[in-house]
Amino acid sequence: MAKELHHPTREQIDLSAVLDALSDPIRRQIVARLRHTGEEACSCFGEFASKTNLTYHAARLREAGVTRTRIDGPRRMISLRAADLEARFPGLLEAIVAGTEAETGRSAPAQAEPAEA
Amino acid sequence: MAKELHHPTREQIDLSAVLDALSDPIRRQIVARLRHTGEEACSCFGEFASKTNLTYHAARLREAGVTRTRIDGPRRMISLRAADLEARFPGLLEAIVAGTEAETGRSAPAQAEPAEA
DNA sequence: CCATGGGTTCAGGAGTTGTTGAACAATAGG
DNA sequence: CCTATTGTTCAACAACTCCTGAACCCATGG
Repeated sequence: MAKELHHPTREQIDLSAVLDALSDPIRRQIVARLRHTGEEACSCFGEFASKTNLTYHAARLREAGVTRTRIDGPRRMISLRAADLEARFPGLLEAIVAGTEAETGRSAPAQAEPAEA
Repeated sequence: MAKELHHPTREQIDLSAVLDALSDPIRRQIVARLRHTGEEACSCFGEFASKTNLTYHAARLREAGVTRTRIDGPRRMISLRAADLEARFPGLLEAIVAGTEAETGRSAPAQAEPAEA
């Protein structure tokens, strides 16, 4: 398992891949949370999807260049490549995270939409 | 053909749908061009895809709330819903258009990255 | 040694996407 | 009327997406 995981370089990060990766609500939730926590293990996102599925989504984010995955013993620690994304597509990550938090309620887990007009 | 085309209201615009719509390079090129020209007919994008295909992509953009389609005689005039997008997801459209132009070279067809500061 | 917690890999399935060609519809001009 | 321009609808297709269960690997700790 000590295989090196593939990550695109900063220059290789492709806009289509990033938008595709972030068009999925589950992946966007993961990203939004990493924004606050900095780094987390895969297992911390068990609320969003099954273990198998999480591997899939994590790979999707990693291959798009959105996250970096570091191997730490038996765990995979995931973090945001915020600086790389900001350098390549300024303002993009922030706009998407803000939009995600606005839609999901930002801190409330349920949908407590205050019924906007 | 004088059917009314469906457009989501500003509040109905969904982030997943927008990102999904803009994850396609063809649709992003259309959007990037509308950014400069304001309003154009479907046929003006014939360089990007076939007629049939253009109908598909235009519908995708429209249904996501990214563009508005106005019927003008035999033509369909497409324009960006920039204000609606900006109100809903501030900075998003600008970041994506900028990234698109950086990748496509904005005027050069090939990849001649002049390494702007 | 065996078990456990943390992740992966594989095969498969239901659904979606991007694309095409053929046929059609609607508006406008001779 | 006939024709051209502009765009739609439909059926089909290969490829991909998201998700699942079963099996597996790998590091640690009794």
